[in-house]
Amino acid sequence: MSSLSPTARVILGILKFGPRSGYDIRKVIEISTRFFWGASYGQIYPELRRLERAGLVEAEAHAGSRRRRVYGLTRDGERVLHEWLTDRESFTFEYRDEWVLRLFFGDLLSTDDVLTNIRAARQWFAGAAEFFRAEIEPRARAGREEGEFFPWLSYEYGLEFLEWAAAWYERAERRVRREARRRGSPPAGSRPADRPRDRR
Amino acid sequence: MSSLSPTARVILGILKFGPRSGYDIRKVIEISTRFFWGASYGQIYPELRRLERAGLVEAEAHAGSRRRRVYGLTRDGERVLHEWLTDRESFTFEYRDEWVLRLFFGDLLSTDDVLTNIRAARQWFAGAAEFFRAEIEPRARAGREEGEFFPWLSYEYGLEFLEWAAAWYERAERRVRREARRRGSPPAGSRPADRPRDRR
DNA sequence: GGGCCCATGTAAGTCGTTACATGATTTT
DNA sequence: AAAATCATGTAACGACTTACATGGGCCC
Repeated sequence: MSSLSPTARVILGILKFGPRSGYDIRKVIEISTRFFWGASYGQIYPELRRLERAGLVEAEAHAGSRRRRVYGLTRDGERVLHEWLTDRESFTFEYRDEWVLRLFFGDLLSTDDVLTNIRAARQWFAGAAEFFRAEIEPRARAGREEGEFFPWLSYEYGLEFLEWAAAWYERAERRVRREARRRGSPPAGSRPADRPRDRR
Repeated sequence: MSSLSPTARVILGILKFGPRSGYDIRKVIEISTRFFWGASYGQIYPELRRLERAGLVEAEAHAGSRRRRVYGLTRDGERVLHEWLTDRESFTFEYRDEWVLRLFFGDLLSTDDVLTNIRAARQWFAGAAEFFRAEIEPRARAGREEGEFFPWLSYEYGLEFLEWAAAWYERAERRVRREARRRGSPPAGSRPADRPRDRR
């Protein structure tokens, strides 16, 4: 029913682990969910106030002089979070990838330009995987040792996806080279790739 | 320089294959790029007018009585398209996946609920792969036989990704079961999963 | 004192989805 | 004649990014 906004879903989940300020939430997102579920401050602060008005979170009193609003889940917040986590209806899946879009238009480019793009894509994914190993893995591993199994598992999903993509582009490079040879050597004739047809 | 909007990138690429109306463009997107680069009509028509004002596309005269504006690339449009296709700066990559977000919060759920989610995810990816084989593959294959190699290649990227994800969730199911046994059987003690700690 | 991080927010602009509106033409 | 599809668009809303603004506290 209540249909949480995208940002609300990750906020409620994080708050279930314990009270947090908007700033804390942002920090947690930046080293964990942002790779598959981002949220920027521009969203976090207004969303926290909306959730407060809706009675799903509440600001707790806090000691200390520094300005700081620490939120915790209410009973309603816990209920709504659990409903969402076990909901079988909603399954946002969005994928937007400029490397694939450029690859899709590969027939409009020279083989060399396509190969340059493919190598750039492979390097980008390999670099992202490297970043994961260096920056995300230690934190996920630490959490795991304290009993949090699933952040670790989703870290592995991310890493293995990046490695899969890098390997895919490596294979693609070989395939494109082979295809270029196939088109380049045969007795000429029928080379539709130079000037794409006008087909409607 | 000109920094094309996301929707402009796919529009210019499609128009390079020949003049199209907004409606034609939408149809092409719906069976090809929408899986990695969507664009809805709400965007296509206004964007075409923006591109026309910018001098990158122009409406051609058309025969026939039906109202219809068919656009083609101008010289400038071709130049800007080629610049984007070989640009090494821009590389939008966005991934938002509610299955992974739910998995990330798996420590907040019972093992049964987590396993149900994992099975749902696997089935969703397997179903999507099935849809790809049935609906997208024939068209991509037909294009390939007419000399368009790269739409076919990006179709394969999509299909193989979906199959990879389905297989990943199959493995994840086994891993979660094993982890649950590991936690369930030992002499009790230290079971942090029931009530997540308050760690700040 | 200066620099950095903590901390909360606002504003502007872009982007995207969805639903609605309209009407012509083709197919059944 | 009715239904489906062709075809173009608008309006409203929701979501997201980025840059800006502000100020406190901590450490060197």
